Amino acid sequence: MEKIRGWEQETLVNELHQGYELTKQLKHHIGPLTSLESCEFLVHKIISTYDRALSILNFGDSSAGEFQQVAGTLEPPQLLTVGSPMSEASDQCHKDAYKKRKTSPRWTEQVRVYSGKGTGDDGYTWRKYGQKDILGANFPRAYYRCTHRHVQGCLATKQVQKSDADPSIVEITYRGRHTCIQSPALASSGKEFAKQKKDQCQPHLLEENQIPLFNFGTGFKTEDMGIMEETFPSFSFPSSPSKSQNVETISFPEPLKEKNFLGSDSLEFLSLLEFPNDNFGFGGDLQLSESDLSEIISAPTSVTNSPTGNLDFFSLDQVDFDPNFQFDTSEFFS
DNA sequence: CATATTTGACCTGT
DNA sequence: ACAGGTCAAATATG
Repeated sequence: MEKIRGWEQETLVNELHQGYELTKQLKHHIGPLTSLESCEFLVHKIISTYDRALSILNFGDSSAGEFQQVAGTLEPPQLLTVGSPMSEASDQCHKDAYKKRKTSPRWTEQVRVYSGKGTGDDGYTWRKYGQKDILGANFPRAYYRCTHRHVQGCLATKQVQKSDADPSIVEITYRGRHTCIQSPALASSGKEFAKQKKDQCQPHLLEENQIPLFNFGTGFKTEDMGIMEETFPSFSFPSSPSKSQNVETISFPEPLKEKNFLGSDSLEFLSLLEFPNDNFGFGGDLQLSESDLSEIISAPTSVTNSPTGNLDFFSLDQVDFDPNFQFDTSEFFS
């Protein structure tokens, strides 16, 4: 809309600038030492960048739901494109927490999973609360909510479902942001790390600079799902105005999701890939554009209460990764 | 014993 | 009425 005009403009510039930089990088990678993965990754990012820029131009709002990541931008074995429409508005006006909660921002990411382990380790602890057979889907959809839902009032939830097309791929749809503090201690120092059975969290993620969990980079897709109202239960959050909901899509190779080097969480790792250098400014913009930012901001106490899901965005700006990092790591793509 | 998962019932939006 | 999402009692796990 026009609510963030200035911001949009800035975003636009950032996007274009990013595209420019990425293209330059790509140029350098095109050569004898070229790494196919690197190039693909860059292309992927470039496309995403322009998609976002175009989305702003076309929709006046970076909601750009229509822009989907180009499939096959990256090798099939590694990355997949996403694009989950999603259409639900869970308004639970009963029992406890679901008073008048509208929909929350959602974003989907697809993860390739080998040996059916995973539901995706994303640095947070989840508790499964349901499973449903979905019409037309070959595999049931599992529902998870943040373990700290009741204790800290964290409303983050996620849905995990195997892909019909490729069972080795798991689609994870996140909804709502974490407002909880996922203490590293709670994660029992990487014990669960090994047993991904319950898709536990990796402490390091939080320890390190609050790397954005919701940092979508590789071709994410944003869809404006309309107004949504995030309610922060009982918490200290004064009020959480409404914002637009969105779906973000990420694609990345499962191998990355698992234990990879640095002992860092996969997503964290991804974030590094996504916004290696000066793209962070934009990275944030993405969120900002959507509502996420407003959401985050709308929760002042977040600073004290939930460093996890909130600060991460801001931390982006401070993080300064080595641009080359992504390329080194790109090897993991194959 | 505490906590997590399973699973059928229930609720809500379409 | 149907499909998706959530609840909550029963059950499993450590």
